[in-house]
Amino acid sequence: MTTRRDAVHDTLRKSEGFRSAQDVYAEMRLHGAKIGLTTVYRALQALADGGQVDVLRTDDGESVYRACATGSHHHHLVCRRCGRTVEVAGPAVERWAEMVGSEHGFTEITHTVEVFGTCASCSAAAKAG
Amino acid sequence: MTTRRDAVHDTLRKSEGFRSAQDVYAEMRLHGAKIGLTTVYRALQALADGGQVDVLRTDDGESVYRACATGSHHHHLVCRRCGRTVEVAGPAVERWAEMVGSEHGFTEITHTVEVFGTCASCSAAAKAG
DNA sequence: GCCGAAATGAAAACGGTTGTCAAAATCCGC
DNA sequence: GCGGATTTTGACAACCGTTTTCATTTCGGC
Repeated sequence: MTTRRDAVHDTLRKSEGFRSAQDVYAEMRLHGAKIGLTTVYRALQALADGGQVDVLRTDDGESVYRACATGSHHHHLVCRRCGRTVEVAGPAVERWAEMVGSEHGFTEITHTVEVFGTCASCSAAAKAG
Repeated sequence: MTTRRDAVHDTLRKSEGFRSAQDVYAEMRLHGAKIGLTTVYRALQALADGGQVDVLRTDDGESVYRACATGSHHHHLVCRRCGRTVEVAGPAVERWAEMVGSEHGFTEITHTVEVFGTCASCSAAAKAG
């Protein structure tokens, strides 16, 4: 039965950025869904396993998820103030990762890249404040 | 007083790869050090703030630390089987991160890059097994 | 030695995540 | 449709790394 899993996926699709499991759970409850936190966690894990969602860890160790239309590989540029997220492709980085890996005899290379910064509006706000 | 902090730093230096806070704590106790877990955490945070140690999050949300000779920026190539770690420099990646950030109007750009793979001996072992 | 400030550490609190287990839903053969 | 096996669900508790609390200890200056 994937009804609940689909519901979780839908909720994630409606969201713009990354959402934590607890966020997703809270939102689903708000919309009247009868679902438990446990099931949300399980659904998210299943979706992540199946490559239907991106997962990443925030600096404080929370897992955040994001619906991902295609399985295409990309990275994220995240504003450290407002959390705004931009997807960025980095073929150069992909190649670099492969290269440094194979240079050292590593195989089956994967990599995680997260770029953090302060976005234009937030840095403007910071200067103003 | 940085006595404890130095002790933590020393312990980390004696270790080869990344160690968790609890690891460091356990090891220090083994060696007879009278130190509390709280202090280890505080020391590690202070060292990380000062750039004397690298910090990264494992996939299960644990923070791991590693003594870092210089404050120079580098990344890590980690074997997903044995945990062996190689420090790699990636000027190309640094420039790429800066570029994608500024392209989108972001400032104060930082980034995290971790490359995972299976190291030569582990992949050999896998084929053998 | 004495005082205030900073550091320390034991224990409790915290928070996200995972496990437990009984109840409910679903599937299957009939 | 029906009974039983199987899977899914979710409330709750356990878990675990981390952080906070707060009383105690230590340090620096006098």
